[in-house]
Amino acid sequence: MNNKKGCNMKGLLSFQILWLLSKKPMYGDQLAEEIEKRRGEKPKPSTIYPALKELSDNELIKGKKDGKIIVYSLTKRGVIEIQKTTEYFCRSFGEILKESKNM
Amino acid sequence: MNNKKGCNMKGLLSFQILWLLSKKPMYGDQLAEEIEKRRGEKPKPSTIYPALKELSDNELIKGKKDGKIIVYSLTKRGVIEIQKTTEYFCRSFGEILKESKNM
DNA sequence: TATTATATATAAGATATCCTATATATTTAT
DNA sequence: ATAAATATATAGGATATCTTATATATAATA
Repeated sequence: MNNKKGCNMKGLLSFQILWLLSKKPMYGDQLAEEIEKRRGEKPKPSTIYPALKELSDNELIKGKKDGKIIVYSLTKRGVIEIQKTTEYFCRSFGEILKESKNM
Repeated sequence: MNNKKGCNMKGLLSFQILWLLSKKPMYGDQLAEEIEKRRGEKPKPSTIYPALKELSDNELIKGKKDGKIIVYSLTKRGVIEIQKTTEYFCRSFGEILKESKNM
């Protein structure tokens, strides 16, 4: 039996949501599908909606209800935040991609 | 008062440790300093050592004691794991750096 | 109208990553 | 030898991100 785990890759969900919304306003399930394209796994509703609520509570995104869907986009604070966090992300992890072939 | 928080940027510590060790064997405090160069803040001992223990328990890294320091390097499993996780990382976040000026 | 599918939401639990604080062992300096 | 600095380690707590399971509201379909 193999009880050895691989390396944890959790994290940066809110950052990825913020980044995706900076490209195009989207609703929750649509965001989950965009994340699936990248990570290979679609976040569960119980992962994505609490994250959207947290970002919304912190006024980094705002939602506009349209029937059963809520379309989110960045607030002014969100625009500033995605600039700051993208810089931090590039400083922290940029070199890892720099050496990768498919860049 | 402003109770609004920014976007959380926690995560991928074990991945970053594994990546750094794939470049050069290092001991704990040395790793913390390398992470500080990138993230701007040096992880506390209580952050870095449990992470090293976890990676070690999962046989992704191995430590060699030399006096008071323990020099860590990747195991064979660790080498395979850093390849896999780097691919995942690039698929998940590569585009964010691709558009950044300083690449 | 009734059923099914879609989108959103919440509850309860696990774990990694952060914190402050404290402890121990080893090395270096006085 | 004693003190100070360095490196490692653990305890206890907070939060984001993940899980499975359940619930509710709206839209589309039979």
